[in-house]
Amino acid sequence: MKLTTKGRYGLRAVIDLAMYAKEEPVSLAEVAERQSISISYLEQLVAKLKRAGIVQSTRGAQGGYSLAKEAEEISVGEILRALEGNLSPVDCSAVAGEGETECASSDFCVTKYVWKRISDSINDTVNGIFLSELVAESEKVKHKASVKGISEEQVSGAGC
Amino acid sequence: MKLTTKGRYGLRAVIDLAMYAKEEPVSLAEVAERQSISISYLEQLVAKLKRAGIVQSTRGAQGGYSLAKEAEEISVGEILRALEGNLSPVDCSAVAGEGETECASSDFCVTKYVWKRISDSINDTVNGIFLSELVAESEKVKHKASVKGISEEQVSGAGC
DNA sequence: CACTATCCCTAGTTAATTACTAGGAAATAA
DNA sequence: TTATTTCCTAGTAATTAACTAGGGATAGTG
Repeated sequence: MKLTTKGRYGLRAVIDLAMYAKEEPVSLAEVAERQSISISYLEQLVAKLKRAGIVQSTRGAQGGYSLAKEAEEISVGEILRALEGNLSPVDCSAVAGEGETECASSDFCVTKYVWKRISDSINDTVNGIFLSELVAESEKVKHKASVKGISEEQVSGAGC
Repeated sequence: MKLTTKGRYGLRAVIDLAMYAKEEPVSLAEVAERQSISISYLEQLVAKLKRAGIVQSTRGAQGGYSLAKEAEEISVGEILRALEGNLSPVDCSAVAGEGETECASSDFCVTKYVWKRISDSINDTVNGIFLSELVAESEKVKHKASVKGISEEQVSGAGC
């Protein structure tokens, strides 16, 4: 029941864009540096986010990425599903929905109720958290740290 | 964010015991047969359940396993944590609690709030489902199937 | 008492997945 | 035209999951 680095790094990357790509797009090199993630791995994560319509890109020199919509309109659920696939604890169409293999014996399956409730609770939770909240929290933490004389670098790069 | 076969098989095994080990202990060979799980793999799962105080064993011929307490007192949360370890989406003490490596930069970590909320929602959900409910559901399904002339074998062995 | 059915324990193996790295093509601002 | 960027695919190393194998300990049964 663990998220992979895709979800963990990817969410941090989106927060980074929300914080730093407000005016102009930010290059992945910059995000990678701040978040201590390799550029080429980050490229793959961001590609998923782009396909999902969460970020947009500008090619060429001075290009980079920025959010494709307002931070208030982007839920953590969207982000994590783009990166991790569905957030269901099992691959079973009776639980996760389309695109999954249906158990042969789904009619008699009792555990599916358990998996469905877990799946729903995870999705409800992440659908109810918006990027804007994380950005606000991030600004707060950043401000507190700067008062204490802690470098912005150290704060921006923090994350599990 | 997927459960492993430990959690999936293990929960089915516990339900099986709840259904079939009411009077006398049931051997793993029997459970393995009904649930289509190899005996030796099942042994490892049941060992975890025993260590967690969920099932109890009787050694020797005519021995086997049965529940260590009433089905009403066993939550799905207990079972899954015994089999899978903590159900947190990340290994981070700020989220999952004891026994996990603390992030160096936990103070500035913003994503931990997300992981904590996911973790709590999963745990709250599974802590609120009790084995007795699954047994009741199972009995219902079994009854319905028998009316339709479907073999008990087919029903007991169902599961994602 | 021997036999057989059971739990109990550990180590090894294979397959799948994760977490990357590498390399180059296409686009675009300066 | 060149440097900087995104874009795309393939390959690889490390880790984890999902078992299999084998033997020891215990206890009821003939």
